Amino acid sequence: MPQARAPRADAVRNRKKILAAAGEQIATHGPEVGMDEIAAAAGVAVGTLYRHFPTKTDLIAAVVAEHVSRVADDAEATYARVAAGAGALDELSAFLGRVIEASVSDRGVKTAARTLGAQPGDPSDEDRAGAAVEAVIKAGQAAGEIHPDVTVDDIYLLFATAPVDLPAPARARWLTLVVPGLTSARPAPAAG
Amino acid sequence: MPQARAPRADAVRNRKKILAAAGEQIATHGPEVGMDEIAAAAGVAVGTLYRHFPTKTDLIAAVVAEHVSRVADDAEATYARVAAGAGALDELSAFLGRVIEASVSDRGVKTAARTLGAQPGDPSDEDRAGAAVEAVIKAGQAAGEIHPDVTVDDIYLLFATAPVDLPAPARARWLTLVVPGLTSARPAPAAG
Amino acid sequence: MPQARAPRADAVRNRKKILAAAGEQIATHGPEVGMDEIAAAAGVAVGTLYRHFPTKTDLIAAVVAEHVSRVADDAEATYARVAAGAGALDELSAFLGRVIEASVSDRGVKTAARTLGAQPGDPSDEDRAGAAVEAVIKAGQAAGEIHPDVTVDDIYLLFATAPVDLPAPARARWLTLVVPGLTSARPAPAAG
Amino acid sequence: MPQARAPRADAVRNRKKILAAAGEQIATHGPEVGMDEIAAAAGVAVGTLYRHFPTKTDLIAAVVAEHVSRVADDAEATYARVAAGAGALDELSAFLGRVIEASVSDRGVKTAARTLGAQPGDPSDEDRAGAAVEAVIKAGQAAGEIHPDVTVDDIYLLFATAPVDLPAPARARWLTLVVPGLTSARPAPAAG
DNA sequence: GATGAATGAGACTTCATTCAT
DNA sequence: AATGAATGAAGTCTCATTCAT
Repeated sequence: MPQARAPRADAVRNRKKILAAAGEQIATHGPEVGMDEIAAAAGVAVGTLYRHFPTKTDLIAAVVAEHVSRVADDAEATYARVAAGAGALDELSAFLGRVIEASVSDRGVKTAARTLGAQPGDPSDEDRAGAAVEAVIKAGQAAGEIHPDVTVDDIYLLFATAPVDLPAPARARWLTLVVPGLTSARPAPAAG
Repeated sequence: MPQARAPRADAVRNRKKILAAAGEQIATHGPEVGMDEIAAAAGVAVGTLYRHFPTKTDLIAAVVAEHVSRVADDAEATYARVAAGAGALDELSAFLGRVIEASVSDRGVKTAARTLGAQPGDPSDEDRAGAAVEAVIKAGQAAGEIHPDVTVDDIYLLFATAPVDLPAPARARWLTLVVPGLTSARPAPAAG
Repeated sequence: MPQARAPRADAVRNRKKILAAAGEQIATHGPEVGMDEIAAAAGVAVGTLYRHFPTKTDLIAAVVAEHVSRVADDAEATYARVAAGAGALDELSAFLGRVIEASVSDRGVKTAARTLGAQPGDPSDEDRAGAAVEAVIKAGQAAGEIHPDVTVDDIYLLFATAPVDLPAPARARWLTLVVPGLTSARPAPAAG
Repeated sequence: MPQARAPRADAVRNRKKILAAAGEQIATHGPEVGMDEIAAAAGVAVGTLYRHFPTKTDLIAAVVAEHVSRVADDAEATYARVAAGAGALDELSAFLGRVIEASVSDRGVKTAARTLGAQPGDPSDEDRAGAAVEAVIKAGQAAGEIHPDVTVDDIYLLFATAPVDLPAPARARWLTLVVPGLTSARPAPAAG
């Protein structure tokens, strides 16, 4: 299986420029930005853009994947701190806050991903993030800080519903409202 | 010069058909559905659609307004029960759940409203909803069930972030995670 | 041959209102005004408008015909004065000026007529105008004031090219430039 | 950052084809021709048309500008002949005739320009034309052939009122009627 | 490999005309 | 006879994608 030949240096440069420009444009103008505008912002022609990403959907997917990769890095760093003795609940809460703040500048990416039905990019990044978050949760549950029924999917659910497009105070308030649900102190729902 | 005479029966019928079809189409295909498709779904020609709603934005706004109106009705009924002795927290939680379930069939409406910058329709509906929700909160705080710092805006924040486009179990789980933040039992956030 | 039964009084009233409104609207906004706008300006519904004028073209034709009728009246009055001894050239020139000024408020009518290929309305009005103008010309030629080769068609040609959509000074200047061509003093064109 | 590189050969070709087709279509069907029809006549897709001229107004403006450019060339050539000793009045008259004949094939362009409020294209073309015409007039006035109060605006007034949409004999007759107004022999208007 | 011109389906909206009330 | 809601073809313009240079 011969590997695809090493990409040319300028092609690599272009790919990065395009990803950066796409992230920026989508953040600023929402996912409806035209491909032409993204290309212009990246300083390349549309044709070049299409050589790297055969479809708008592919481009969005790549932008999302980058985001996921950064989240995975953060998750692993977070777990490292917990493993070193930091409080799991506090760390998880702070992690949640950081991801949301990061998502703010990627505003629209989430929406875009859904709108266009983008396929997840590199699954390993998702796995990395999932494993690290799970480890943090486990640690918190062992310490009695985090409610025993909390799972990684809960964290994803919160990501998915974070008010990234509302102003900072709203985002902070949202964290305040939402974190108690993760704690071991969470009351059982009232009997219906 | 006769005063604005009563609208014709068929026009009223059509307006309803259009609103219904628009809600449905937006729910199914998102707010990008073409006006032609909405018209077809309503069984009228585009022209008719445009006679009733001069702009796509106007149509969306009307759909949103209808939704708000229904929410306001529900909020008032909820308060009526609380005033009659029902538990405020349970009622608020159930109300939250119902609104979200109702929003599911209006999926995309929220997004659409933002995308198109639709103006809110009848402000009195928003006021009705706000007043009723506030009354419920006040009652719950008096009863010591709801956290003293909770406001109507918190409820709106939860509406705005509800996972209306996720499957039912996720929506239920989300409620479970989120309601504790409203209770008087909510722990203070960890010192930063 | 039974005559069409006498039109109802309100129908007559409506016809007049429509014609007046149409003239006004076309003058103000050009011939592209919508039928709805004309109807609204006339204080009737579109349906009524269409009952009186089955086609937009027909309506325009009627407006033009009214204009022609007024021109014919003016032409006859002009001839009456000439027959009573007034100078034919001066009267013809003044007539030309008056028609143009009248056309200003009917601006767009001319264009509209062409655009829509409206058929001339009442031929007798055209005949009346033609006959009167011809009589004036003849009188002027007999008096040696008007060039012998001038015909009614020349006057129509000038009507057709009058700058009704330019400001008053331009219209006045145009008259100054154009009237000499009608006089007996007009030089023969230079030998080619 | 390369400076605006030379336009591609095919793009230039298309621009010309579009301008030609637009002129033709407007001449034939008036300025209301659809952009689709113009595109079809030019043998390109609408998108191409819109790439070259972002707006219908822009396209019309370009067509008008081309016309103006040709008129300017003619005006300069005319003046060259006058400077070389040709009779100014005869040349001016002939120039007037040529411009009108040229306008015949651009019929509708004039109207179109007004209808759409197109901005004049290259102002230098207008200046060239104005300067040359003025020089011709000056020469004619020096030679005692052209009336002393005639200005460039008079010529423009005649352009604006020329019967470009009437048949050739009418156009010729119109010239005959109109040129005397420019001569030094023009009588003063009768005392009102 | 990059460029950017060309493509063409499809979006929103208008408006002359018809027809049920 | 009047009303005004409904119709639907057509118009201008956008934009993801293709392809000649």
